Amino acid sequence: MAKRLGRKYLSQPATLLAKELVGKLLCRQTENGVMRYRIMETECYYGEEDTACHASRGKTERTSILYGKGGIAYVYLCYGIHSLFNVVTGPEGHPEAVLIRGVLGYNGPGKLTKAMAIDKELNGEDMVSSARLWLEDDGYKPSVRADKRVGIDYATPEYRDILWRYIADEVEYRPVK
DNA sequence: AGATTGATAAGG
DNA sequence: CTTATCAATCTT
Repeated sequence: MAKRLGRKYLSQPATLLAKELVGKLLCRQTENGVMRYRIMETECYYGEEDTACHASRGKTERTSILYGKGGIAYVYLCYGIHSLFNVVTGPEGHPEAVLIRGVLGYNGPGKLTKAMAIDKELNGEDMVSSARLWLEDDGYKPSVRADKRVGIDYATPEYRDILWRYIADEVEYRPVK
């Protein structure tokens, strides 16, 4: 039986939750009904010291949401085209988040948000209490492997090469190379 | 390999 | 105000 992920769970460090969230269900309620997709790929962004994290240059209008409570949605427009969806994690006041990079059926951060009708309108949504967007655990536990993060060449080498990307080891899931 | 697309953040 | 940059995707 699936149960909704709560504040306490989502307030754990992103470094831990990035791996934990792989295999969980991302749920979206729209006027057409409920969608549920299993999370297959994530990335961890952790703290101002992580030069790949949007908060690395301090708190700004955009990144202030990263400093909020665990369980808040952080959605922003990338390259002017794609909405990217993150789950803010950790204690309030510390900037960290888990980027959802892929779900079963959609192998890219911009593709899954399009499929699930997630856009910046959902930025700041509290997934602990929201009726539109939330996370569930149905007990499924895939095996997970780690890899380097993608698309962050601008980061310093120590953070560019860190293994903060987590991918479910599923035969039917093939992430973009 | 190249085009696309617009919000964001830094600089003048 | 102006400009460079970007946690990507699709087409050639």
